[in-house]
Amino acid sequence: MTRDTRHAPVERPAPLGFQKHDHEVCVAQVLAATEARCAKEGLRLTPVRRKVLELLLQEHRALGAYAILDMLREAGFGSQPPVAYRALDFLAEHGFVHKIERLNAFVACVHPDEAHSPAFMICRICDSVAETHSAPAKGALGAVAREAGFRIERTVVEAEGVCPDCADQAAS
Amino acid sequence: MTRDTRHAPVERPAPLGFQKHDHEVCVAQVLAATEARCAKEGLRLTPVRRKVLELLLQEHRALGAYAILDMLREAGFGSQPPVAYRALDFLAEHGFVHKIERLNAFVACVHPDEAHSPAFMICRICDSVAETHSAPAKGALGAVAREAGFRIERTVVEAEGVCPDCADQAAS
DNA sequence: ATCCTCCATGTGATAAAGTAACATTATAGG
DNA sequence: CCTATAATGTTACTTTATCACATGGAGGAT
Repeated sequence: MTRDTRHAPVERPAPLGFQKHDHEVCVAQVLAATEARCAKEGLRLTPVRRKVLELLLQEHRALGAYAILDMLREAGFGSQPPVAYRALDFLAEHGFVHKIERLNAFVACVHPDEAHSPAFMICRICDSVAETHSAPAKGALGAVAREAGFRIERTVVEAEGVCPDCADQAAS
Repeated sequence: MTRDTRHAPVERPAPLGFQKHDHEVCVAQVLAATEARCAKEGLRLTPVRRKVLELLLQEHRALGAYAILDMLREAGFGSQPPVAYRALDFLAEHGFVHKIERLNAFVACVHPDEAHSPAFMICRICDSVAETHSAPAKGALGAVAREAGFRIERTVVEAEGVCPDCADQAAS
């Protein structure tokens, strides 16, 4: 059993923005944007890498590496951990997916174009994840860091709580 | 081999605030404050729990659960993972230690009195960790969350970068 | 004091997450 | 076409974390 089935209290956890949207279009758009950026920067979006990104986009939630690995196996790819981790490393390195440290899991990035430091809202009930934007290095944290002589290169910002859907369910 | 020896480029990684200080006093003070709070709230700071906190305070850096476990064994406590994890769970639940998600490791809290949402600066060279304060839920992230209907209960804020000491070494 | 209950600890086993090392295959560039 | 490089496949293993169940110890009720 993998993390994604841990609570399973909702039939299909609300997607990335806790909002309804045309998912097919959404997936296609992000894939296209990703391909465009790879072409532009000479990155190789190989079959495994593309498949992993597709899976994450289609699921639209955080998946553990081993959940992804299972899906890769079904799709006929290699089924040993490094296959998944290498694809994830590549995708994460270039900002196409993000790792959710709190969950040891990965989500597809919803705007692979712009450089950004992401922040996440993670529902502790259904594990759904919404990505938003943050710039903690520019605020109080940045000031503290500068004063201490610490050079910030990257930030992890993850808010844990209860998503609207699960709050509604609890209320009813 | 445990995480704490991974790079070991510095003899003794700079302590929690990247600053020199009288460590004996510091440890004693935090321990006293912790005991006071436990007494007040009826929490049981049992031998293992106290030992784990002491170890983390003395080391003054992030330690993995298994590094702690090794030290517990040497101190004559049980040596199976649950021993360490249970003590850490207790301490973390009450804010006496914090988990550094990025490192899968734990640090003692430097101000166990006040309720607070901590933020960390993590040196990617020497793995030293400095705790500071953050309130991301009050800023832009809080606004986004409110708008989305997401209730934030807890936040993880971890800045990764290079600490002053390692920056100096690289420069020289 | 005795019993009871609850919580904490000890222990064995196992699951989940991640990495190292090396052989093999594909790809782009000369 | 050949070669250098990058990507994949696979074996084996390490590190991190949890489950399940037995044992022990502190405190309250009688």
